[in-house]
Amino acid sequence: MENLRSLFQVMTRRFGLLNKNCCSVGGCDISLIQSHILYEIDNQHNPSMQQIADTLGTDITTFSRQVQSLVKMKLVKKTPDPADKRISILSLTAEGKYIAGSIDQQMNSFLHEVFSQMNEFEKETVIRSIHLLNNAMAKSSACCKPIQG
Amino acid sequence: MENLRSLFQVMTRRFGLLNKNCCSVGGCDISLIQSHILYEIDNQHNPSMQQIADTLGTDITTFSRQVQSLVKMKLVKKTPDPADKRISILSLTAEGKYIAGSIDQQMNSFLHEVFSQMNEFEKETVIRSIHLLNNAMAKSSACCKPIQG
DNA sequence: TATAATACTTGTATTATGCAAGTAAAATCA
DNA sequence: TGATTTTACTTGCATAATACAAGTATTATA
Repeated sequence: MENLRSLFQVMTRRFGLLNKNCCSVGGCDISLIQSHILYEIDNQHNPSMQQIADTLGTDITTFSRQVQSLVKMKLVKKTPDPADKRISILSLTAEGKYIAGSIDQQMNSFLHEVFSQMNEFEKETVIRSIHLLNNAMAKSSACCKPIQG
Repeated sequence: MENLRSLFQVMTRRFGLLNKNCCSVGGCDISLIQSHILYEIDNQHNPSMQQIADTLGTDITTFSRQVQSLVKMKLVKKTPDPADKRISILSLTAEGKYIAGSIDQQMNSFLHEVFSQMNEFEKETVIRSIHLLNNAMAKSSACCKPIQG
């Protein structure tokens, strides 16, 4: 088999750059990490701080501060869990949802442009392949243990 | 079409974590960015500073300092270009090559473990798909302009 | 030959990072 | 039940990463 790593290196770097350039919405500048946090809060069900930090592989102390700045920006809300007062449940504010949705749209339109280079069969194959990959990675013991979603 | 972004978000995050945990070689701690730099220097032909910085989407000033620390660690060598004295050509030292090779091996063995979850047909499909993706991204105007490789 | 452009480097300020050590609440143990 | 441990987070601190502005030196262009 050819060098798998270089194949993935190129792909993920490109996607990373796409992500990097994609994160300002109407004057509101969002960093790459912040956009990941918004994305995860939006996609998990009533997530705690620890859950999102684990998903993103970020130290909880760093994450705590990142959330603090997102709260200051009024994009994220922290609600104490009534059942366990140690836990803070994270959610997006209306503005946070708007920003997250807007980033999602931009990313999807970029991706659609990328996919427009392919024919229907290729598109389907590629999408199915990424699903396969994600499932395989989820099962692997070598990596990705703390990651859901 | 389903939400492409979330598909890619999950995949690249997983690969990113793999990469993140993959970068220490026998006491020598290499950061994620440093491993990317080593990789690119190894894979491009007599690259200049500017070339690698562009490939990685890093500001040249940040990159300059990153290279300085890699030179201090004796992993990278800077050679002035005889034809244009402004340019520094980057190359790996013997130790740099060893480290880069070792990271490559680790990443590849992780990836092989991931791929071992699939049958032969699936493997081939996935690899072909990533090639397709990389080519499509390379052609896209939306992103990836400064990127080669 | 003067001017502009390129390839870097350095100064500085801001932000991101994570370890250590703290608090408060919940779970476990004895 | 009361003592100990574990969990979920926060804050202090030191270090590293980041990029803009301004610098130097070299090459290209007018």
